[in-house]
Amino acid sequence: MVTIKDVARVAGVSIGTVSNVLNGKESVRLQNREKVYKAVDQLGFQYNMTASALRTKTTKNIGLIIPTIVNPFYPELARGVEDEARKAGFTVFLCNSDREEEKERNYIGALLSKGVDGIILLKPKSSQEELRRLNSQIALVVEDWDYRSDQELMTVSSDGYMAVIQAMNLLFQYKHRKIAFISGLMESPSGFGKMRAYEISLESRNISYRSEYVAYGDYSWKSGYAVAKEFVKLETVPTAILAANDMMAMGAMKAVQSMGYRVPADISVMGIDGIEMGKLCTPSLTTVLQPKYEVGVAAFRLLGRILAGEDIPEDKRHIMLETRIMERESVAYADEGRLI
Amino acid sequence: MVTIKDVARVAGVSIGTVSNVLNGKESVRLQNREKVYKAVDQLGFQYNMTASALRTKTTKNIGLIIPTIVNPFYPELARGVEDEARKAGFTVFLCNSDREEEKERNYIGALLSKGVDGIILLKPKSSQEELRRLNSQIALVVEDWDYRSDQELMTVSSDGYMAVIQAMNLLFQYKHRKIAFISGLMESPSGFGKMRAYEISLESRNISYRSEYVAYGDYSWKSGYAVAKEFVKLETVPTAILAANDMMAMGAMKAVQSMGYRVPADISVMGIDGIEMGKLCTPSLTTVLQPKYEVGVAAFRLLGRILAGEDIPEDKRHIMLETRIMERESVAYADEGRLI
DNA sequence: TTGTAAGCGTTATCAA
DNA sequence: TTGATAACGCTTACAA
Repeated sequence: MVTIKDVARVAGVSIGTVSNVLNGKESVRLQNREKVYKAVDQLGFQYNMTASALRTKTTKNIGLIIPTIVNPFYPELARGVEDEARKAGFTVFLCNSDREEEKERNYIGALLSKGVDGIILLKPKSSQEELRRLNSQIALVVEDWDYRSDQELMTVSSDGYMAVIQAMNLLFQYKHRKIAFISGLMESPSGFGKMRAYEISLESRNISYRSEYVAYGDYSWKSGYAVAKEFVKLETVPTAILAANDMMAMGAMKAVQSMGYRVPADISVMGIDGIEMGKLCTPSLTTVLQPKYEVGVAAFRLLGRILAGEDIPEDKRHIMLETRIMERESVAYADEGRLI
Repeated sequence: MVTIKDVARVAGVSIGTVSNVLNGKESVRLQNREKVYKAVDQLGFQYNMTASALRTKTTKNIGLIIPTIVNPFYPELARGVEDEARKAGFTVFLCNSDREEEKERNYIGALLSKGVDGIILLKPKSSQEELRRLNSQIALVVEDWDYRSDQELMTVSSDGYMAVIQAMNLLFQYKHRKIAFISGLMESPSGFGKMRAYEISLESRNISYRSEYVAYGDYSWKSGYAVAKEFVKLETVPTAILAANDMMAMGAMKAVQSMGYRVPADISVMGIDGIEMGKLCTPSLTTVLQPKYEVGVAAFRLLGRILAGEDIPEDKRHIMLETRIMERESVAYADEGRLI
């Protein structure tokens, strides 16, 4: 293995000088700088970050823990993290927790052992207690976490509550009043927030809440499919179905169609996320765009600032990104050509 | 920072003993073993893999370079790699090359610097020359690479050639003879193989090749969309469209529908890949299942064996996984209720 | 079975 | 501006 020692020998300078050149320090005479580069080329020297990491205690690696890779939402978000990380010279370990607390914990331990400089944790399953402890030993940014419960934690989210408000407003605009809701898991702030927003929206229009119009899925399209079938079997069939994410919405759309109803002529279906795939179903899915990629970018930027030693003022510790309606084809007026 | 030195002090043993305990060496007396574990707990000791890596020259990290995260094909494959890697105690750096040679090269360099033990490279853009050199300095497994050009390289693939043969046979079975083909990029063995298989299939049925029935996409649904529109504008509209991957097929389906034709009643559309999303379009996409996850698993297993120092015999260096037809709703008989 | 000490490839301090 | 040298936290002979 070629080390800076070899480079130093060949270049005829000290290893300190080589190290300085490699780290872009200004203090090296041009002449020596060139000698070093020449030797590097000549020897095919490969810089060893492991050694550097041991000495400097920084690996330029970060860990990114995502709940699942099955929902394209997370790869898109991960992409934002990765792109931004690369710009800053960081490499990312991508880990799937499968929404399991145990796996999440294991990965955190592994990442800590690997000496990552920071961790970005999406939709954490760990307890507040654990996260707080983790936060005290490593730079941490958490997504979809209720920052009001812990001001210390750095958080990034897109506004699930507002997303549902926007979605409901669109549905109201299209004259829907019988709106069913496929909620996600009641384990995250966004899960709760969306549910709450659904209730509030109904209230604001004086529409009474019907428990048979609410069901819970696990964010998979299959759960959306199963649950939507039940909605359609109801005595008073809803005229619109809103799902907490696009995957469930697409499942619901399939279910509605499989039961012989048309989307959106008979039943409108709407999702939340704005994944690319929503454009490919028929009809294409009307949804609320969550800035996934941007959440990833923001998460890394925040982490980067922590790593740079910046003290983030209280009011900058919690980033919330806006969502916006993305109207496509799956929502139509409630009273248009209805079979029901 | 708590080191094994501290653990040794607290446990009242030597650091060598601590190291042995931590590495599960049998040679330590039970009594000491327990003392060490107690001290580890008491001190909240975090094992430092960086130090270990420097000494042992193995990081238990691998790099996985994928062409894109936009096509769910690759996340699914990546998942196979990750799961299998985790079982073996490895962590994976996931990198997106965006199908750009430059980016791929950069990532390879970064991974090398990070001291990964091995690299899995999907759909490489690098030259054979470069890959050969890379292979000589690090454990390497390459996907979608023509192993006949270089027996040394370890390769894993799913059989694109056979996939198209199977797809064409299905279409023939459904009485199609006017079959258009959306080819992928002619840069990879699978790209070439699929094209070749299309030609051979036609030949075997004595159907003459029409150049206007062949177009090239870049694997994105948009390219499939654009290209399919041209097919539909042709004087003799094809009765079936086969795309080299599911994303393009789904785009093609959208295009066909947007031009007022029904799928599959007027035009059948078929893809290759078997991505989960194919179930969610309407009609659901008939396709050829490529064992993505299994390719990932196989790739890591092969890499793992190289890392374990096994000498892989020539005939085990090239793994090719079988594909199979996954019939869904987008292919029907050529002469059924046709408008054209 | 255990302890001691050299060394992995860098960085950083200090003196020159 | 440079060179020499002691760390960094672990593993691994080798000696005890």
